Amino acid sequence: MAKSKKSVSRVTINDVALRAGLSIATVSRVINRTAPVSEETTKRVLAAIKELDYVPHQAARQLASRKTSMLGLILDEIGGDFFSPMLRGIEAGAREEGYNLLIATTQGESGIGVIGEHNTDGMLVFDDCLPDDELQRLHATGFPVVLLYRNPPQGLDIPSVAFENKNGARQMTDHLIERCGHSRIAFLKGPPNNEDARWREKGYRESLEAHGIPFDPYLVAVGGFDDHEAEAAVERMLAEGTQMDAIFAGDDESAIGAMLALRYAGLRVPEDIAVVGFDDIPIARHLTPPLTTIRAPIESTGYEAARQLINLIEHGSAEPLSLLPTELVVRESCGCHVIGPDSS
Amino acid sequence: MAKSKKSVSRVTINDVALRAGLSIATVSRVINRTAPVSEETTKRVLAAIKELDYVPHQAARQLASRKTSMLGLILDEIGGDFFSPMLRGIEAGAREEGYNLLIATTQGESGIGVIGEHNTDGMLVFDDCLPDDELQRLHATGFPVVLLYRNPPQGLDIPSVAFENKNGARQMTDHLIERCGHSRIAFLKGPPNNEDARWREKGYRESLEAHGIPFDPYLVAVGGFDDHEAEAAVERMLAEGTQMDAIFAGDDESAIGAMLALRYAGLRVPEDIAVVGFDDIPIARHLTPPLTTIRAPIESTGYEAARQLINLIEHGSAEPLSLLPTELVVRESCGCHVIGPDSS
DNA sequence: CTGAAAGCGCTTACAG
DNA sequence: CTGAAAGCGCTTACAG
Repeated sequence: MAKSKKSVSRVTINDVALRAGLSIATVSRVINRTAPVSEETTKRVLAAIKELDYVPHQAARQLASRKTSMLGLILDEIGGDFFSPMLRGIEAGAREEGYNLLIATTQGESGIGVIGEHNTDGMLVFDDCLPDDELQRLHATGFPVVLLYRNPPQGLDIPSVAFENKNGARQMTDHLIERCGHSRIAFLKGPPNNEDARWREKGYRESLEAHGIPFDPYLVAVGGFDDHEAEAAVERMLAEGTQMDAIFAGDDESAIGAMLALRYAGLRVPEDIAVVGFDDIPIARHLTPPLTTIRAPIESTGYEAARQLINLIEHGSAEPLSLLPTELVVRESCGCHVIGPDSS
Repeated sequence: MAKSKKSVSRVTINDVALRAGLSIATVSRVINRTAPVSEETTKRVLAAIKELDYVPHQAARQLASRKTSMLGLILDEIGGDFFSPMLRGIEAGAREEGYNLLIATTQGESGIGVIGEHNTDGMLVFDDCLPDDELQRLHATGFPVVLLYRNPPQGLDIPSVAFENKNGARQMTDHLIERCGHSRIAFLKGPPNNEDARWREKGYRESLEAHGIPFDPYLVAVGGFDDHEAEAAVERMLAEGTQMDAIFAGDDESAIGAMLALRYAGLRVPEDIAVVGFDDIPIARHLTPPLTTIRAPIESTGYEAARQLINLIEHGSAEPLSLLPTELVVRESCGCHVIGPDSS
């Protein structure tokens, strides 16, 4: 076992003041630029800080200033295709403004507990990892909260950040119709109570309507944002003899399932039936054929959420709803492959 | 813009003491179970806490107890296939012992800065995101540090946690020889100065030797842990007429490149040449054919690192080197597919 | 078992 | 521009 000697007494603001021959108040002022200090004095303080290798103790600072400079992120669990890019965005947004990040997972348990007023200045709530009533209680406290990928419970004016699900689906359907020349486009819905799913379907319908294509309920099935469920759904449609020239899967996972069902049925993608998805998960480009999909701006959304939360903390206000734009990524599965920077 | 009212005065340990008709010392004692308190008193305190919805302020606690209960994680950037599982493991290990996690990215910049003695009790250093001399300085302070996937600079007894690169490669090569019946096994090395790469090659060689297969330098090329580089390398070997019945790619990325090169050359995997990788990245199972590879215990490694760091913090000692075992995942690309729980 | 008091290392009115 | 002092909300010897 490797031994580690206990660190010796920490160097404090007092040591710096002593060394510089000044008061701790002055040292604090040059560190925080919180009041004018003469150039000469500033220099002496800075020199002392460097000589002593002084770093202000966070807890003391937090206690005295009543500010933690910490943002909390609460989510159900670490992992999934969303997590990394989202965290990267949040971290960037936080760091830019001098905030640190505290992460807590609920993991099925209902409680908040580990994150709150006692250790953060505000908190980001991902998806629906918190029941409405807890959110309500939290919001009632006046504690700054921003929602990520989740609509606020009705009546509560909690700022919310997400991306353009409806427009994205609209973009994709437009593409399928206008560029690929499809008109019998099946749609694989997400889970029944899923917000994203609803908006995506709405975008699909809007596009159809805008192009004068009548909505056909036989072309819609539940893919459940799940490859197996989607596979079964497509199998069923095929068995029922549904005519279609393209399948717009509600997300990439279900697109994978759809492609599998088609392959088993001896159908080629995209020659016989095109398949497209939504999200642009990492493996989308590695599928055979590479999947045309809608890129969700996950990282930017995280970044924006951090910014909104910081606004709320520092100025008491934030945009009620921020919706970031999506991007169409044309690869091969839609049958009209165009070479371009987006395609890789 | 949504407005948020400032939170009213926080409820403190004082309020609890007042309400319970006791001293704050006693309240502190029941909260921390740090000294015996009569049952009756305990009940009163607990009741007061619940009634007032009291949560101890972390900063005050940290300041008074000289303990932050925070672990720092420093890495170059958020993302990649390692990040999520590693973080999940670390977070679990930290949470179990009542620690929170602070994450900081270096992003090319050399400094530590945001994480240190001033806001954490110890720190996990991922890979080589910190130059040797900074590590040395840190360690000299006596500040608890544990290395993740990185050997300590020579002479420094900094605990290190990683997984069994050599044994993993050995396992895989054994499998290729014993189960799949291959003997002319090419090896795609990682980058020249990469620790992991070196150990994996060592494992490959050991297996060869153990099976009495002479080492053939023509069968070894640099794949660089990169798909493009690996693709080029395999192309070259093919062009040179190198005879081989399997390619052991140093990691899954290079396995992807190898498979691509083979496909372009009109060779079938695994019928003509088997291809296997190392790491078991998420897309490995989605490749065509699904990739046989070595599963790296990323999550457990993160968990173990957190545990070691906490040991170091609380007891002043930790294992100098923890190496977690890998697992062989047989899928189809090695040509001897076996049905089993590991294969999905 | 319980309390009074010092102290953790800062920030921030309040004076000057 | 600078300093003395109070106070942030806890923990922990020290007494009793």
